[in-house]
Amino acid sequence: MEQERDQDLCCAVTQVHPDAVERVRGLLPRDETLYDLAELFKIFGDSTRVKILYALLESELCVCDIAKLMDVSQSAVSHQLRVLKASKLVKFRREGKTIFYSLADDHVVSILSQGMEHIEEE
Amino acid sequence: MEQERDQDLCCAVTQVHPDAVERVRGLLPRDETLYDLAELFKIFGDSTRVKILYALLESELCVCDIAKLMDVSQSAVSHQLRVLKASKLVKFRREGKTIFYSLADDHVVSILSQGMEHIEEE
DNA sequence: ATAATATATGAACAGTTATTCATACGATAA
DNA sequence: TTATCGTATGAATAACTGTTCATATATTAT
Repeated sequence: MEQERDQDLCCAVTQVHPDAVERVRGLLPRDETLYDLAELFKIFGDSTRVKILYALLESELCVCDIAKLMDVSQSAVSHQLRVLKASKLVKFRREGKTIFYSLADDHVVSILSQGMEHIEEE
Repeated sequence: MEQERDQDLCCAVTQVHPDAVERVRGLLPRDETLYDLAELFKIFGDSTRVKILYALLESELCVCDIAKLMDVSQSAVSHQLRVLKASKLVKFRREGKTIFYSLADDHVVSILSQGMEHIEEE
């Protein structure tokens, strides 16, 4: 007799650990939450943005400063600041024609620190 | 007279804040470090991987368990576990044909927690 | 040996994303 | 007003990434 295809016959039913699976299923955050969490980390997953965040960690800076500092075009910086703004990771204030950006809150610092600890070890 | 193009004339030299830029430049981590950090966060920036990590946070699980739990193909899970393994975020042990995965260290938990705090606020 | 099962992996395709370029917007100064 | 400067943004392109499919590997059982 043919094995039934299509469905997830990744392994025989007998071998799996349904108790553990069920228990964990009940403990997992909602899919939407996990999706949002991934979206947040995606922001940190770009070296340009990480560098911007590290720079702002030291000092409030205008778009132009950031571009000079990083040797990246003003446009690229602006685009990335837009992303960071949308995720509420940075805030800004206007002073004439200049706009100064700074970190929005301490979670940014914590997240960066934890990540740094991981890559620095070993 | 023509303005010189090509270079980053994102803003006139007089308007920028060279003191702040220079100070921050000296304080920034090395480019390579920032790149590695972004690479790490990139791993967390995918909902499938985040979900796997959250599942492993509760219990050691085999590939098949994870696939069933998440309703994702075994192949997709395997591919992602490969990524997580490469970044030393998960470890594994073999038991016959089955391979059990678990979290590699506590940084994973810290990073996830900090991210979760950020999205839960407001 | 062969078969069956759990996992891994290469190739291909679709979807996403970061940069560049050109241009627009907004504020200040003349 | 017009000009200038700092910033923002839409479109286009190139590079990257996650899934699927097919298949390979590794372990155990017969």
